Amino acid sequence: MAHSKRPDGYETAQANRHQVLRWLNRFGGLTTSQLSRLVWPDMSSGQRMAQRTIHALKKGGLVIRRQLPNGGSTYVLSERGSRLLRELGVTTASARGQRDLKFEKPMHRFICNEFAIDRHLEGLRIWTEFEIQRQQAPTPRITVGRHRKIPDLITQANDVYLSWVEVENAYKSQSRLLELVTVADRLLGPRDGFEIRSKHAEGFFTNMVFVASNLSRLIAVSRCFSVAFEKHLISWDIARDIELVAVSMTERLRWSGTVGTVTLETFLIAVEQYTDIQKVLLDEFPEPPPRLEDLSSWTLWKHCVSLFEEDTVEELCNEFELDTASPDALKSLPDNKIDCIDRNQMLAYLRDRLVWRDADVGLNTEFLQQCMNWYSQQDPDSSS
DNA sequence: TGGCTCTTGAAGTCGGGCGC
DNA sequence: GCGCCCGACTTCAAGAGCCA
Repeated sequence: MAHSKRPDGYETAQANRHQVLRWLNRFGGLTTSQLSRLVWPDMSSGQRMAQRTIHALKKGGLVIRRQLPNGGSTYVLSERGSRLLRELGVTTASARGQRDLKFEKPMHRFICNEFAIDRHLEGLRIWTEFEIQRQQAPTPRITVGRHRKIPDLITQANDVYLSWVEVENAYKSQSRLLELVTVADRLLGPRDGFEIRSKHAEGFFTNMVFVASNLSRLIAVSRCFSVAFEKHLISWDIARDIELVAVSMTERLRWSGTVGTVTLETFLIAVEQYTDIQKVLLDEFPEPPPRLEDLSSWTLWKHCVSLFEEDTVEELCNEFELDTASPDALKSLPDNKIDCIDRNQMLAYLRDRLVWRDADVGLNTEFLQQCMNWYSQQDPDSSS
């Protein structure tokens, strides 16, 4: 059988199908829009091509469609699709395919995947969350307490410089955030970064990236690091090697890309000038929320209790020296008991958790962008 | 609460171009 | 002529938001 120098349509389609299967194997589930960005990034009809290719693969039983809780669909490898990949020499393809794959935190997974695709399109080498979980990535052995910490995504530039990427989209307790401080110390503490030599790659971890679509999470991370710097738990120098990235993704998992990027060092310097930021904020939002000090004890307690689902009940009871009670009992605490709680303690508790959150300062993702724009417009020579 | 509109993702159809 | 890629356009369904 004679082969032409240029691939004919059939061969191109076959190559496209194989490429789609390979990406599915690496990401563990992708939508057609994600596949279009990966396989046909420069083509205006890439989305349509991805749909057509997925349709053909589904018809051939090589992929399975999975409905997402937020609407839309994602596609995973079927057993047959996985088998085909193994025949093509992809040893990482699971024998059972990805039919048992669960999408318990689709928002987190989608931000990981979309951010990974962005980095891939920027020319960086990537290891996806799915690959890291399956130990198919150059993951450093960093344990904090009894837990081994693993990143959500790993990227590498110039075949040397590795980045540990954390997607921070949900609330994390202070103790879990502190674990990330330890990771940063281990990773970025060494002068040349953390060296790794694995069968997947060799290089040096030289920076850490925190990605979130919710600004309050980035603020929580920076605050935790700020405290660690103040207590000299880690060196301030690493603040330059930590990046905060605000991204935009809708509830229906529609990706709008990166909203703003800033180093932790820049962000903390900005936070130091918090009153200036607040002044700009007040100009933008003429009706700021009331000051915590002006709220009644009853309202303060309601705010404390509203943090329940995020903090543990025990933590709250310990903080206010209350007998451990059920969440419902704490929510319906009688007024006379609320009056006995130290008001300053409630203020401190709320300041600790709220001052840096959306609720108190009216921050939102758009504001981060405003904030970054505002600071980028400042004349560096004029700042003290 | 129901109807309407808009947005978004998935999929169908058509025609031009290309290689065999 | 056939089979495929590719681009453009269209249709359909589901969800969200708005309004009477």
